Amino acid sequence: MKSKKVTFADIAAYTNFSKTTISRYFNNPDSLTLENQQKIADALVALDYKENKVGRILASGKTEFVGIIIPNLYMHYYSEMLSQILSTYETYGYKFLVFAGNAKADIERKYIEELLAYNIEGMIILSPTIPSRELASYNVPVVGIEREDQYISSVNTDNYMGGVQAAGLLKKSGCDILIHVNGNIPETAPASGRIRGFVDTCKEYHLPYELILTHLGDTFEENRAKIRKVAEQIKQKYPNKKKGIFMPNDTHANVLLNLLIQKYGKLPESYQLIGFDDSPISREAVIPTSTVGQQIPVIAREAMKILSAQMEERKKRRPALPGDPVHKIIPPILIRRNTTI
Amino acid sequence: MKSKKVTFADIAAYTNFSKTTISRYFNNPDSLTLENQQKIADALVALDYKENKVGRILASGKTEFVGIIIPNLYMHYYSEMLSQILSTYETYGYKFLVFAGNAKADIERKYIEELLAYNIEGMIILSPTIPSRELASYNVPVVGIEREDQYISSVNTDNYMGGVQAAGLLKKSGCDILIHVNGNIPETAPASGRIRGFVDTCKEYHLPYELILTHLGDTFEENRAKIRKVAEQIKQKYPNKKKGIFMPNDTHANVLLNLLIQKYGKLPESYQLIGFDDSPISREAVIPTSTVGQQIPVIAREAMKILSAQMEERKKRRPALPGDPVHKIIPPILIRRNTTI
DNA sequence: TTGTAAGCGTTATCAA
DNA sequence: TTGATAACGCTTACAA
Repeated sequence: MKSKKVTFADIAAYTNFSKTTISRYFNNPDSLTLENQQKIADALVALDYKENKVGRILASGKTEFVGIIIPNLYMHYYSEMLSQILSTYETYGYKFLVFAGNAKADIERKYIEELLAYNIEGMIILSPTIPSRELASYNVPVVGIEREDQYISSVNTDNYMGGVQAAGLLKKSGCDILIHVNGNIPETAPASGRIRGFVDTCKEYHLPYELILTHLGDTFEENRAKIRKVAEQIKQKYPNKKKGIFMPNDTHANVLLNLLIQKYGKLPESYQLIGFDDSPISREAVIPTSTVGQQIPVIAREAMKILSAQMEERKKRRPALPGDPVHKIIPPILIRRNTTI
Repeated sequence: MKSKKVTFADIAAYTNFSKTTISRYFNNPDSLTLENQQKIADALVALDYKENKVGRILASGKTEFVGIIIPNLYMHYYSEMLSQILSTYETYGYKFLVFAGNAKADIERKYIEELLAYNIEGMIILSPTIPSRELASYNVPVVGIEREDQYISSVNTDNYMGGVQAAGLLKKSGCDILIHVNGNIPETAPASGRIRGFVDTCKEYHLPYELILTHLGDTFEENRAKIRKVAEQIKQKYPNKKKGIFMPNDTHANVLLNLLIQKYGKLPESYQLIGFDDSPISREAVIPTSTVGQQIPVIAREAMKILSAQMEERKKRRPALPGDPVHKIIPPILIRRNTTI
């Protein structure tokens, strides 16, 4: 059982070719006669050869590894993104070494060191923790997704347009007052664009609006407590108005929706609700919830496209200089369900 | 910028030691004098050495890679399990190569071949696709989670006890009829234990019960349509009875809950509901839903514990024979929320 | 405590 | 079309 692994040397001995020829059989078979190709093919079967990529990596320097640093997997947005990135294996053949970073910079740095030690060819970073300037300094192709991206390539949702779409839908729904609830998002985060898009749209159409920017808590229970307060506050402030509320994501939209349903047994007509992300909860909620959908499969695909282009470039004999970071913007898709007209 | 990587040879030249001594500095520093340790430490800084694990792998055969084959990441159960497995990096130091298998045996086989080509030291398999007998034949330590496990080690939830707990809670809630809805689960799948636990409990206490075993569809929309029918059927059949319904998982429990809420504006007192998994939806539902919780962190930890033991054993000079597969059973935790008394 | 030399399984470079 | 030989970066006997 503990049989030694079969190597090129064994195949070479068996077939009376050199190791070089065996290598060529795999990398450039056309340079062998058909007859000899067959001989080797037979030997592979006879000896039950299994390829060993470690030797190849060492000799060639190409690992076909891509590192991924993702903040967590309990948020659907991230797990879905990871899933879509993994699925690009079929297209590009890169293997993924995945780390879930705990938003602690030191730990994430350690992960990156480890990835680099395995000669990864590139990285995809979803975690916002480490500044793009530092990421760029590692001298490995990097693509960021929905994070600060001044010094690295990136793919982001068009958050501004998302804000515009949300406000637009609430406007159509005939709301008297538009409200956007969100956390304290740093200016550099792409997500901050939603706020600007929302505000600009309200201003453009002279719609009364209010921004409620406050930290909504780190656990579901905190979220609920906080959102309950916010809801109460809104109710007090706009008692006889039709309220259009744009929540920062579908999870939070669902919390608000459930609070209203628990209170009124249905969604009162004076409330219009829209979330963000198109995560499953928006579809599976008591009342399927309108949302601004992020095109996660497209984002993942574009990220790998950019990354693989940069990785391929580096493999050339005379690689072009890195050049400026590429920033790709993916439009969101407005999804109308039953919490808006 | 394209500076050659610093190697042990460079450090050796710089310090006038041999490569061996440099290697020892990393692997067995105590065998050097403190003074020489310091010399080398200084050289590492001076030369800005970055470790390269590929050479080490080739020389030692130890990759510290573990392969994971997971069916998908859109089901919370899987993404949470993956997350917990990844987090064991802090404990064991193994890196994870992740593939999301599409439940297609041929594709998963290809993934396994690829993993083997990188000399992974072990595998964790969550996908039910490939028979354990075949997995065992790869001669690499394998641990399965919630899948058929005759020939491999495994960690599973005590599904039988889960069924017992669910039935027990519905009994306490004073239901006249206990109903368990589920798909057509193969006998070999650990999850089938839930059905047996449920039935045995009903029989033991002479409780009227019904099993509704039918495929619930592959998409959320199919689920909803199917569950709507099932709900209608239950309503017709037991019009004046208090019905205790045990759903196969929290997603399906939530669908049923929402159908009832949409119809009645609340959960009628003649319905008691319990799900399975303790996934976020059970907590975030309009009415927080009772459920049988799987201890995912514990399962993940145990899986890595078993796997790492087997991997370590193999590294010994005279490894013990593989021995029989280990099967670890983790008890579920009954979580009472607001859909049962 | 330190060094020498032979690998580990491929690929790359010449030469034939 | 094929082969000999030297890498690739590290570990591991065996020696000193």
